[in-house]
Amino acid sequence: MPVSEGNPGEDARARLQRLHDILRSRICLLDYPPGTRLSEEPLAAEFGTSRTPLRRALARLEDEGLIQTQHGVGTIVTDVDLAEMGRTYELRRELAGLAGRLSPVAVTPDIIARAHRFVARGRALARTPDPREFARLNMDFFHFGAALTENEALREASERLYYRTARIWLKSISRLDLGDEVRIFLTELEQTAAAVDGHDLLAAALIRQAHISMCEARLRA
Amino acid sequence: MPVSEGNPGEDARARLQRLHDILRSRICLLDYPPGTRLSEEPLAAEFGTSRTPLRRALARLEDEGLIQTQHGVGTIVTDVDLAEMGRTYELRRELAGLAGRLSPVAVTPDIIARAHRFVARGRALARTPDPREFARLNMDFFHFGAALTENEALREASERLYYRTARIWLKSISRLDLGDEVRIFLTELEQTAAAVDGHDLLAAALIRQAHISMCEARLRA
DNA sequence: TAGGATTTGTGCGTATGTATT
DNA sequence: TAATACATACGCACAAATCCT
Repeated sequence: MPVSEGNPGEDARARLQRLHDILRSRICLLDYPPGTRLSEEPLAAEFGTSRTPLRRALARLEDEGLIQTQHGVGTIVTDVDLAEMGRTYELRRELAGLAGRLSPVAVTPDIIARAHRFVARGRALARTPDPREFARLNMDFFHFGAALTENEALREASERLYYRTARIWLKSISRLDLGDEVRIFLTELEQTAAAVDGHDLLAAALIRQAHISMCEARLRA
Repeated sequence: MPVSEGNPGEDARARLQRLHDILRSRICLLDYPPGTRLSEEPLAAEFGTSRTPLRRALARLEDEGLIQTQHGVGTIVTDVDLAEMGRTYELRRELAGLAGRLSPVAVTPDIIARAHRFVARGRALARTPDPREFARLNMDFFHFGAALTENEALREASERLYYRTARIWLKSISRLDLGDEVRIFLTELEQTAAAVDGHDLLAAALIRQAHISMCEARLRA
């Protein structure tokens, strides 16, 4: 997925969003594993800008805790220690539950269709497990879940927390059994689709809450 | 509180934090009411820096939703519409409750002393009500409450939400009866101090939760 | 220990967008 | 409609900090 050229006619805000999202994805898919040094000049060259707009994107990533810059040293992708991860997972779990109670959206045929498409993607993944594809599906499914509440503040907070811990999860996948994890995740997708079929977003939220809790327990082991 | 000169020997990170916190306070204490245009050059001059570090602070404030910059127009302090405020308050209420359940700190004599100092400040305020002093006390008390959980992610999320809605509250104070509001707040301070006396941070969190809920109802009226 | 190489931080001139006359 | 004023966005050159030899 080369991004070597700029996007002519692109607004400054849109470009910031684009650079930020691309870099965040790379960090959370472990293209840039924790400890990686990101250099401003090469990145700016890749995106076809000068350092200034790139630094604006890095600034946001630093405020989100994904990188850390140090004068004279460089920009380093952060790691997350186990204790902080536990606290963050706790909060993620609670926020997932809130999504079912605070301003759930009306369930439309489109939402139901999307839920079933996730099941299809999960089944395909179960046939040929792949860590990166797993991570991508997990990320897409997170965004699907976030879209089930109309509470924008809740969505924003959940997203911040998700991206704060996503790479820890992917890093640990290699320690766990990939096939098992895929099967467990497929179960979550199927349960969620069933809940959405019944227009029951509270149930969908509780399912997610339960799986976040169990996932954190497996990571801790 | 003039901040007209730089702070020699200050780290870049420390300065960013300082500029950000000062500007955030001014926005939330309505020194810069919604709609105010902040100009980079005068602000940079006031803080004794060039525009570059100042813009770094403005970038963070924009990511937090407190200001909005538009190329060729200026940097404008945002307002919050009633609908968004309701959603944000809902979430703040829930997070306040979580603070009592997720990793509450151990209650120390220092914490108890601080709780009672808030009661004293509240009583002083009740004798001579003043909107700005009220807002300042409210802000300080928020930080006290946030410090009652060890869950850093929870603290961070709560802080973001607090500063997102704080100015709406202060703006509405003029519509409400200042004396009434001060008395209600004093009650919250006293109840909280009693809960802290009993080492019961769950109770303290529930009290806060209840008051956030009631405050939002009064604002909506 | 010293000095050079490398990296991020800063300051400023200019480009670009917007509103007003 | 065009011109002018003024704001933020950008790019570059240089300063400052750190690391390695």
